[in-house]
Amino acid sequence: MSEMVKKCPECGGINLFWNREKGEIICRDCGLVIEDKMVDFTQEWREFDSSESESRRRTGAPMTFTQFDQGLGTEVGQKSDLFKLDGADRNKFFRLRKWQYRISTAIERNLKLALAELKRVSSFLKLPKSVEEEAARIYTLAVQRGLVRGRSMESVVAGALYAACRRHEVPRTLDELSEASGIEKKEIGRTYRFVTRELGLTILPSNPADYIARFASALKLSAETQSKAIEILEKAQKIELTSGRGPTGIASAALYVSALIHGEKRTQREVADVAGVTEVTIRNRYKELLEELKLEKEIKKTKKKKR
DNA sequence: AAGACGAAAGTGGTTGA
DNA sequence: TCAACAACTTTCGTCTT
Repeated sequence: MSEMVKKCPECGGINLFWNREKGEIICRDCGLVIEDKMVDFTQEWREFDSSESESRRRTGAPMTFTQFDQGLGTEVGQKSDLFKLDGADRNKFFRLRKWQYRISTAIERNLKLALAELKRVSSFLKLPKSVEEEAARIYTLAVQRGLVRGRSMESVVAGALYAACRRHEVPRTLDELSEASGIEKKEIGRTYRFVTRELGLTILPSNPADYIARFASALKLSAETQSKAIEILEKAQKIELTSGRGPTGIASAALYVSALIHGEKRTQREVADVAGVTEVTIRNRYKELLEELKLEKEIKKTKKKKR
C-alpha cells in the first residue's frame, strides 16, 4: 500500500481531506487534488451508479466539498441530511455553513445559478452523474478562488465540465460542449486551461481510444470495426504516430481505415462530421497510418473478397 | 456526379529567445 | 513580449470510381 500523503506538495499545508468515494486526497488550503494512485474510473462510476445504498453515499461521515456545496446550492435535503450526522459532524456542518454564508451572499447566488446551468448542460450531453459532480466541485473551487471574475459564469461552467470529462476519461469534444452550452469553442478552451492551471488539476492527455466507441455508434459501425480501430490506435501509439496530433483526428482516421478493412465503408465526410474534424485532417492521418502500419494489404484483401 | 486527393493560404495556440 | 512554428482548417482544382 502506498504511504499516506502527509503534506500538500503544492502549498505544504497539512489540512488534507480524504474523499473515499473518489479515492482522492484534497488539500483544503489550496484545493489541490492529489491522486492516490489512479483508481480505475470505470469501476468507480459503476459503483456510483448502481446499487450501494444511496443514502449512505449522500450523507456518510466524510463531508465532501461537493456534497456540502450542493446542499447549499440546491437547498434540497439539508434538514434530512442533518439528522444522519452525529454531533461532531453536525457542528462542522453548521460551522462551515455559517462561514460560507458570511463570505458573501453573492457567491452563493452565483453558485446556485451556476449549478443549475451545469445540470442543464450535463443532461444535454448525457454525462454520467460522477462527471457532473466532479464538475460541480471544480466550479465551486473556482468560485472560492475568485477565478470567475472577468469571465462569464457559463463559460466557467463549460470549462469545468470539459475538465471533468477529461478526468473521467469520457471526453467530449470542445465542439459538443460548445453546442450544449452556447459558449464559443475558444472561450471554453481558454477558461478550461485557466481554471485547471490555477487549481493545479492534473489532466491526462486524452486518449484517442476514448472517442472510438462514441464515434462508431454514431456511424453505426460494427463491434469488430471498433476493436480493429482500437488495435490500430495501439499500434500507432507504439511508433509515436499520435503524439502532438489532435486525438479526435487520429481516432477518426483509425475508424475510417478500420471501416474500410471490414467493408463497412463510410465517406470521409461522414466520419469527419461526427468527429468534428475536417476531411483533410482525416486524410493526413489516414495517409500516415497506411504508410507506417502497412495496412494496404488488409484493405486490398477485403476488396478482393467483395468481388 | 460524388467522393477522394492534395496544394496553398489562413487561423489560433504554443514555445523559446 | 514577439516571432517562429506546428497542427488544423478552408478553399479550390484535379483525379478516380
